Amino acid sequence: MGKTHFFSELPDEQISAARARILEAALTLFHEKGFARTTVRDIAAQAGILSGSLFHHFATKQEILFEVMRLTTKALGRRAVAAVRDIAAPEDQLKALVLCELDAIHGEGIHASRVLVDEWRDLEPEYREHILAEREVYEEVWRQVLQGCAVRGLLKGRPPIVRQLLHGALAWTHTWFLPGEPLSLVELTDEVCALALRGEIENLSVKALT
Amino acid sequence: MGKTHFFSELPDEQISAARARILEAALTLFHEKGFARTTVRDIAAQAGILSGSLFHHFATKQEILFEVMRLTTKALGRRAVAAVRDIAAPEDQLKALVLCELDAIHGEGIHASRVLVDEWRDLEPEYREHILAEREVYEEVWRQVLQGCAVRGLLKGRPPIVRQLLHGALAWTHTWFLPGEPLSLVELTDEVCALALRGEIENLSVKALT
DNA sequence: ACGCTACCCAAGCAAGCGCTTGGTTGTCAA
DNA sequence: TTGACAACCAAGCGCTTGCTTGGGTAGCGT
Repeated sequence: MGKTHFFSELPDEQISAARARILEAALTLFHEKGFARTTVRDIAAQAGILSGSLFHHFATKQEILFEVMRLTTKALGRRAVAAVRDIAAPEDQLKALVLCELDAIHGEGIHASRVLVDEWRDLEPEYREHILAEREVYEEVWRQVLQGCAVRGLLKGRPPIVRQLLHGALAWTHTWFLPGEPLSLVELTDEVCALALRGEIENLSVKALT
Repeated sequence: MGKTHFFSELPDEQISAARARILEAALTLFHEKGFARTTVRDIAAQAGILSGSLFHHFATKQEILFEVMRLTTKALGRRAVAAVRDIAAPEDQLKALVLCELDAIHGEGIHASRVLVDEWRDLEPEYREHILAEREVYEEVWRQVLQGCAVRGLLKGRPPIVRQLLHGALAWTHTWFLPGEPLSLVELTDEVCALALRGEIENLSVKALT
């Protein structure tokens, strides 16, 4: 029985088994040590092959980083779209989105979104454009949801600024938050939304993730 | 006329001119490229010497990183203490603290606090303890101020959680915020405090920084 | 004038890096 | 059985890295 990894969320991508093993290994190591401190020998060992064999699947180490980021970004976009699709009220959509982003940070199998932040500086400029374009799917969902909250007067601030502040706050949780000690992911979601939204909010049901 | 750098905020530290030049160079480069991608030759060149000469002032490259982080952390602690010292109302203290942290990120001469976040993973474990201890000065100020807000019912959440969420939100501003386009640092401070504090808040005077 | 010390340069070492090369193996269609 | 092809290994090349070594020199107090 193989581990479930997030590449399986992208059935439209044709990824060979070997390629998937390498990407999975790279994602894990980049998350632990960062791109610069991870050697191609590390990645190969984690994938169960020798370092030279890596280059039958990827031209350069940079290309591995790029592919990890591209697939991660794509998967995140899909999750965000799915998270809000069947929800009507903007404030409930916001809750679902926050939970979606927190799950991408703390959920199983995806150390992903942290890598997108930490290793951005190590991604060579010519690759960044493509990632940014892919990222737009995700950001567009955020824009629409926050705009929906704003027009109903629910938001405590201008949408673009709230988005950036929330993004920072959520990304940083990876350094201090452990699900269940003492808060669950859903409870943390409520806490975050309480900051962003005007006045007191009741506990609303949120579309369950996974 | 020499550039003003933040080491001059720590008169109790005995730092030779050469040492200061090296630390200044290292801080700049770590901020631009990160610790791993910065070579000792880069640091030496920026400081106007050859790479071998570095090691008359520091035993290892790690020690340079450590010293940069230590001095930065110490200076930040002093700033925080000074920022709230002459302010009575907790909500005003919070504003001053937020502005203090934002200034440490976006102000002149100090690309400092970002280095403390980005390069933490590259600091070897035996050094981390010392930095964390030094960091306590800064965090204690935050704890007291947020507690002060909380007992008056001003805070929209539990103090420790609000602290972490704010810290993430503020640190992230370095990726998107440019002072004056269109918000000033003070306006951004108001926006941030509006999220953390209950209800609407009026514009309060904040102790000017620098 | 003298020696001491702090500072720096020129040169280079050992190790580790990303990546290449040439050849071996397993698989499967013809 | 054979040929083709993808996957992989064993070995190592060329380069960069952090750091060392040995020696030179300017500025100091005495």
